[in-house]
Amino acid sequence: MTATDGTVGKALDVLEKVAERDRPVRFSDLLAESELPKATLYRLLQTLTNQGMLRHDAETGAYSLGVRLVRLAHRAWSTASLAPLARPHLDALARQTGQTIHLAQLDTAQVLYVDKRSAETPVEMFSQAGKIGPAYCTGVGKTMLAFLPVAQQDRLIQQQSFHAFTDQTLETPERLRAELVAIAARGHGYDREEHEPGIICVAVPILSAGGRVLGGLSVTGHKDHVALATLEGHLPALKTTARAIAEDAADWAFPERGSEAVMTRREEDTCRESG
Amino acid sequence: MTATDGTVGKALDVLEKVAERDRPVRFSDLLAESELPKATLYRLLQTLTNQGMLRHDAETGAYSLGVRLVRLAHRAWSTASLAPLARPHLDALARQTGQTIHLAQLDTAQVLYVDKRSAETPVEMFSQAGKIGPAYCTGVGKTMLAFLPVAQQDRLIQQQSFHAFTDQTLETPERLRAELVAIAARGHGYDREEHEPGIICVAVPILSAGGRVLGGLSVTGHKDHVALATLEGHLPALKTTARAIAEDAADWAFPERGSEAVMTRREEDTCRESG
DNA sequence: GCATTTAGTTTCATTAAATGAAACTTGGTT
DNA sequence: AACCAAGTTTCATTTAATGAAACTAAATGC
Repeated sequence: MTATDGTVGKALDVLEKVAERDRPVRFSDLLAESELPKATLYRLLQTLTNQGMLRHDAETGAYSLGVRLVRLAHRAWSTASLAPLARPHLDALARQTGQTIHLAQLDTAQVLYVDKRSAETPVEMFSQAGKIGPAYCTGVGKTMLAFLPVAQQDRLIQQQSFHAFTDQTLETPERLRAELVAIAARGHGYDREEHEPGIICVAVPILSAGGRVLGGLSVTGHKDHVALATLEGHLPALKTTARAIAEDAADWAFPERGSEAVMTRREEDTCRESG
Repeated sequence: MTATDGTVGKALDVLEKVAERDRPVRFSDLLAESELPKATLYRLLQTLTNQGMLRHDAETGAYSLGVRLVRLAHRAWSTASLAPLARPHLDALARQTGQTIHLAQLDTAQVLYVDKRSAETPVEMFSQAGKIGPAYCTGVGKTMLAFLPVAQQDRLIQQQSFHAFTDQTLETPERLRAELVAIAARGHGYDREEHEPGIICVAVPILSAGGRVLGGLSVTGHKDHVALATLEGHLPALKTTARAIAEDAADWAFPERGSEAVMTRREEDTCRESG
C-alpha cells in the first residue's frame, strides 16, 4: 500500500479505487484523486480492462469492476474465508443463542466481516458479509488483535485510527494495549458500546492448533434488549463453536502435506445442473 | 490473457493460477506449471502477498487467496453483477415457477452463474453462484451469445471448446451459429440435454434498452420431473422478470450522468451494528 | 458557425523497473 | 558427511513503464 510494489501495486490501487465507488467511475474522476499521471493511469485502466478485472462501458465511458473479479471473488470467498466452512456452525450458534452472530477475519489492520447471522434474517450471506469495520473498537477486532504475536500486534495498533465513535471508545494505543492484555488473559473480549451506542457484544478468537489467529466470533445485541451478562452466558457455546470452526479449518487447510487427498468438502467449480 | 499485458498481466495470471486450485499451493507447484522463471514468479508472489491478494502460510510455505480479494469480492459482487439487484425478482420467479432459476452473465467466452435459486434450497447465494460453465451448450450461454453484436459473437464462437458433454451437444461452430440465429429469431433458447443428460432448460436474455446483453435468465429442470413444455409455460414470467431486471439495472447504472444522486439501493460498506 | 474548453487518447525519448541466470541458503535425506 | 530439493537473493542486462506534451473529438460557450 505505502511501498507501491511497482506496477502491480499501482494497478491494484487503481482497482481498489474503482471498487471503492459503488457506481461506475469515469476516467477523469479517477485521475483527479490519483497521484498517477494521466498516461500512466490510462494505460493501467486499459490493462485491467483487457484482463477482465474492470469493465469499460463504451457509451458512458465509465469503469466498473469486471466479471473476472466476480469469478475470483467466488474462489476467494470459498477458499480464503472461513465463511463457507463455518456456516453450519454459525447456523447452530444463531439458533442456540437467538442473537446476532458475527464471523470476522483480519484484513490487515481492519476487521472484515465474512458472515453474519441474525435471529430474524435466518440466512443472509454475501449481502451482509464482506463489510469492514475498525479493529480497535469492535469485539471481534480487539479479540483478534489480543491473540496476535506481539510484533504483528504492535504494527497493527499503530495502524489504527482511534476515532472516538462513542464516549466508550478506547482512544489511545495505551488503553487499547491494556485492554488487549486483559482480553488475552481472560480469553474473550467485549464491546461495551465502543463503536455504536447501545451495541454490546462478547467475542472469542478462533485459533488454530498452533495458536494462530484465524478469525473472530461474536454474539451481539442491543443493551435495551439483552444484558451483557446474558451474552456472557453464551460464552461456552461461542467457545465450542470457535473450536469446531478451527478444527474444520485445520482439516481443510492441509490434510497431509502435498497429497491431493480427499476433497470432499467443496464441489467442483463448474456448474452442474446448468441451465 | 494471450497478450500478456506486461507485468500486471503476469501477476494476474499468477493470481488466477492460485485461484484455480482449491487448496493452498506451494511455490514449486506454481513454478512447475508456469512459464515464468523462478525469480520472476517468486517476486510476483511476494508482491501479491504484500498487497494482500495472496496469503502466504509461513509454516507450510503455501500460497492461498488473500482477504483483500475477499473484500474486493463483496464489492465486485454487489457492483458488477446483476445478482443483488435481481434478487427479489429471482425470489419471485422461483416461487412462481417452483423450478430452479439461473442468473448468468458472460465472462469473456464463458458463462458465469451469478445467482441460482431452487425451490428446495430457498436462499443460497454465493455458495451456488460464482461458478462458470460453457457458453455453447447451456441455455443461458447460447441465448446470451445469440443476442450479441455479430463481431463479438464471432469472436466468442471461435473461443468455444466444443467438447461433446452429451450426444446432444452442438459440436461445431456451424451448428451453434444456426442455433443462435434460431434463438435470436425466436427470442429465447433451450438446453436440450446438451450439457448434462436429463437436464433441460428454457432461457431468455436480459437486454438493456439499447439492446446490449446484460445477462441471461433460465428455468431449469430434469426431464424426468418436468416436461420442456412446462418450462416453456414459464416463458411469460421469465420475460417479465428479465425486463424487470433490465429496468432496475438501467436505473442503477447511470441515473443521470455524473450526479451523485439518490443512492437508496445499497447500504454503506462499513458494518453497522458491529460486534 | 466558429472559437474554446473539456475529456480522452497517442507519441516518444527518458528512466526506472522487471528480468532471469546463477549463486547461495536452508532444511531435509540417504 | 555428503547430497539433494526447495526456496531465496544477487546483479548485470534488457525490457517495459513512465510522463510531458502533442493530438483528437466532442461538448460548450460566444
